[in-house]
Amino acid sequence: MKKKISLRSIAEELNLSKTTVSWILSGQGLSKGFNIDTIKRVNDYASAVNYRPNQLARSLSLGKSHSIGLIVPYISDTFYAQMIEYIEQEISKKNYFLTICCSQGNAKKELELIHVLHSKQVDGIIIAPTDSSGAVVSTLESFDLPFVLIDRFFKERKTNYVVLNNQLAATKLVNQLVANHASKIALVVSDTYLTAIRDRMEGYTSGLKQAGLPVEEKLVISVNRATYREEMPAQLATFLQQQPDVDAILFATHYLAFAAIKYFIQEKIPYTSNYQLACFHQTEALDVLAPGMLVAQMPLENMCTEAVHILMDAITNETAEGKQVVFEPTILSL
Amino acid sequence: MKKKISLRSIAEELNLSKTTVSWILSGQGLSKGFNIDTIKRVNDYASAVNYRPNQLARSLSLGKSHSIGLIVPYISDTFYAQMIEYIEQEISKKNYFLTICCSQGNAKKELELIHVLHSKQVDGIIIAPTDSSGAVVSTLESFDLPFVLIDRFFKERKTNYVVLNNQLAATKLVNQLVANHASKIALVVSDTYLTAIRDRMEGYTSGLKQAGLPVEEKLVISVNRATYREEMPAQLATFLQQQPDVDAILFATHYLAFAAIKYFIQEKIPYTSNYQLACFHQTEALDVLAPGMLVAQMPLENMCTEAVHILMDAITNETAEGKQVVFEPTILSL
DNA sequence: CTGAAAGCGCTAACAG
DNA sequence: CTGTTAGCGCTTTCAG
Repeated sequence: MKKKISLRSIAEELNLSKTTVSWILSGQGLSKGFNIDTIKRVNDYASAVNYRPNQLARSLSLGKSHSIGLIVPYISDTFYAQMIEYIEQEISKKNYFLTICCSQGNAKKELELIHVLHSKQVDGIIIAPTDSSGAVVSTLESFDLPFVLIDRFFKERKTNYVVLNNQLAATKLVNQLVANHASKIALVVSDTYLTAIRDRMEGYTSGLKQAGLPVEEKLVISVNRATYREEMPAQLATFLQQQPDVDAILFATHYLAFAAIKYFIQEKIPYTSNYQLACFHQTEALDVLAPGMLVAQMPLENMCTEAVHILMDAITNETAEGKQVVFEPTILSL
Repeated sequence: MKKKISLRSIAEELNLSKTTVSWILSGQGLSKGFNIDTIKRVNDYASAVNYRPNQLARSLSLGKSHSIGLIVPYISDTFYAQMIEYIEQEISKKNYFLTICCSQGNAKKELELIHVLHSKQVDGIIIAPTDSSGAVVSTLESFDLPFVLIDRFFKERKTNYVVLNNQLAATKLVNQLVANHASKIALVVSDTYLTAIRDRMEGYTSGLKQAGLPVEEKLVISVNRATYREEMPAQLATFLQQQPDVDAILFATHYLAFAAIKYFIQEKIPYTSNYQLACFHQTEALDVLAPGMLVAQMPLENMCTEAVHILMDAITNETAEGKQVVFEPTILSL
């Protein structure tokens, strides 16, 4: 009843050789000059029994799997969830498949994932690296497997990457805050080991300098990504008590902004009037929670399609040069 | 320099046969009674060159890929994003891998995805089906590939599934609203072709009946999932104008609730005092936006681990019976 | 204790 | 126009 249907079984059924069937089903029937009847016979039979080649065998034979690996730190972070969706849409247009992995912000797990993806013979990898040592890049290079970094990268290394100009974005945000008459701007960050975050910090600093404002360590709140939900209220409370004249707050990420606003609401602090707020990456929740907030918007969809294109290029065209794309941020007011 | 390292290359290097190396590396060295030195030699060499077997070849040979397919309608919906993360966590514990696909709410694409996953030789599939015809199930059964439905299912068919008791949940919500003195309860739904939504509608109806309240068609607002963001404001506006004495609103999904609240805020409608609100599935945004809202919480993490267990069972134990798990909702007040 | 050889399902030179 | 054959990299039976 449920007999496996394979190239061989088709060939036997039709009294042809595997080769013939293979050629025809891969569309090379005409160019190889097969008998039109044979072609039709094979095609008809194949679609009648709904034949699909075993992709494992096919990939093994061809040496390419038509699948690409994607590694992100967290899947359920809306930012990465959107990223995944955009990438999967772009990639599926090219009939590629995505094997999605989640490093959970753990550099060791991430490295292991790279090894596994490699052993699964993915044709390429897109990764938003959690690792900050560069081990990820070295490993990937040693595999000589095409890859592109997205959202996070290593400045010194001439790999493929697609990122946001985080420094400029932060500076622009500060500029705008200052233009709106902010005079004491706090910064809330997490994961300070990430280049992306460091850049935002630097952008903040240079924004302050441009405005002639003092750069003070005590204006920076640093929390742990792993525990920010719990930490945020206490940290914010003591901070705002110690710095009562802060009139603007810049959040390095959307989830930090969200957590802070949650705290403000719980404490009934009129945050929209007390502070000028600014953050990175627009989300639906912030849209409604923080009207007037300044947002450095990244062109995520463009970044994703660009990343896919670069990867595809590197896959097809072995000798493709490392390509670095830096997107400029758009500043918008919610 | 970058010579491919394979079983064969190791064997040649060590002057052993592929077989020997294979046995040893798969951990059967001792039980097969290999020379302890040989074992050590092989293991040491393999880890020195960081050997990883080609999983494609391995899978082809073994007839199982150690990967399972996951199909969800949308990846960036927080609900499914969380689902994916939970499933990926559970599955990675068992050293399985996830191939995630996104049907985009398109039944045709979904069916195609099933075919592709099958041809990729996944060992099993977890799916939150978009299809309502049952074609998905029939196809899956014809492949005789283990699968489990999650979140959405087909009542009549005795497949594996893990779902929420949606009807009961809706009834409980209505009960609670009534207990809080609601007397005219509106219902907002989308995707009414889905069993899950239908069940929620029925639960709503029976809740009303239990309370002796009239069941009126005009109290039901139905929008399109594809366009709800645009539709919601207008629909809600005319509805509330026509039904000014509505004192409670039940949303069939978290995103509908969110969209409505967004509208309320924009229009400066004091929704928390004007209406009693209720919806399905807790989200971070609703937590802060709608204090006091009633939520039917699904034990998503449990559902996911359960789904994985059932699937694993079906994979290992060919003859496993269809297993149906219905989780009871918890009603909580934000 | 170790190796030869067949096979997983498909592709693609090379013959004829 | 069609078939033979080797091979992708690994597992596993069977023989020695």
